[in-house]
Amino acid sequence: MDFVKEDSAGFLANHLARIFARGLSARIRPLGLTTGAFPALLALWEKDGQTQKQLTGLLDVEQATMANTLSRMERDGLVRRLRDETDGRVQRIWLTETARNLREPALQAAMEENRETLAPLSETDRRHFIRLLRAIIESSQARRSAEPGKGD
Amino acid sequence: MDFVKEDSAGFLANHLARIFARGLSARIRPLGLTTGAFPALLALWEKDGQTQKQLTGLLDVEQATMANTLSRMERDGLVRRLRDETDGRVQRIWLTETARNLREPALQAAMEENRETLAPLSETDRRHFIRLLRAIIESSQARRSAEPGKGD
DNA sequence: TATCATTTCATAGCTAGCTATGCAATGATA
DNA sequence: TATCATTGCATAGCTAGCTATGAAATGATA
Repeated sequence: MDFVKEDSAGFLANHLARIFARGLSARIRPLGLTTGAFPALLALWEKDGQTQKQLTGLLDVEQATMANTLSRMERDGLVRRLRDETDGRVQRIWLTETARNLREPALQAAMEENRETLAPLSETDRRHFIRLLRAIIESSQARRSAEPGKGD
Repeated sequence: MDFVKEDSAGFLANHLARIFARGLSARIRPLGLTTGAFPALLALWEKDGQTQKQLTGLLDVEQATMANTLSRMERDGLVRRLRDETDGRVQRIWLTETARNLREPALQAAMEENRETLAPLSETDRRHFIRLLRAIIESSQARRSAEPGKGD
């Protein structure tokens, strides 16, 4: 069977994700941040006080993954979890002062990592690459939410 | 600061890698395989009896990651580790009969996952996407191996 | 209103990645 | 040849993803 790993999008996507993760991790470690917290922070910087359920959907991770990530973030003083007043099941997530102050340097680090890693591509290729990534992901999510039991 | 996660290659690469991993994982679970073993199997199907060090380099993972992955694979009956005859430090990794027999169905599963996930793209875009992935990765590895202490 | 289903979250236990560290085998050298 | 540096690997302990399962709050209904 003719399978060449250098031609396998899955193989390459995994590799590229690890490259990005290593790079970003090194850049935000001095800030006391880890890669897992990053997507949650992005969502909360955008809109504070979201529910855990909302974050789970936005980040496209499993509920248990989100719960564990938020536990670590709480432990590290990045967020506080407060029960919703009208529904005792839902946890609302609130940024701490610390986390709010990390926004600028953290975004700076992420942008630098993106810029440096994509540097070998022309501006046109960079745009195209990102468009393709987005197209694949959106299509995949559409299929996923059409699956039985996964639709909202 | 204008940071949109849908425009962040790092963010998207992480997401796409998770999508591929979920898909492949589901496809190869019936075979008794996990995603972590896959790259090692690819390398060993290509050339059996490679050293742990060689595999570490080929897969671009840390030495400890490789050691742990191989431990699980040995536990699951996919490989055997035998000390090199002329150098007692090196472990040579040998596929079991089981692992050799899994080649065809495993590659089939990976190709199907790639095909299905990339289905929304045109053939031209697929080729381009893979070329861009490879270009970024290769350039990043070149920079990495140029770092002090990382060069062979 | 008592019961049952649903929703939301937490927890246990796994894989797969990472850094840091230790150990044994080998190689180099005084 | 005894000592010391290097090499290859294993182990400890962390993050971050996953599935499976349980528990508590809420909602629906007999």
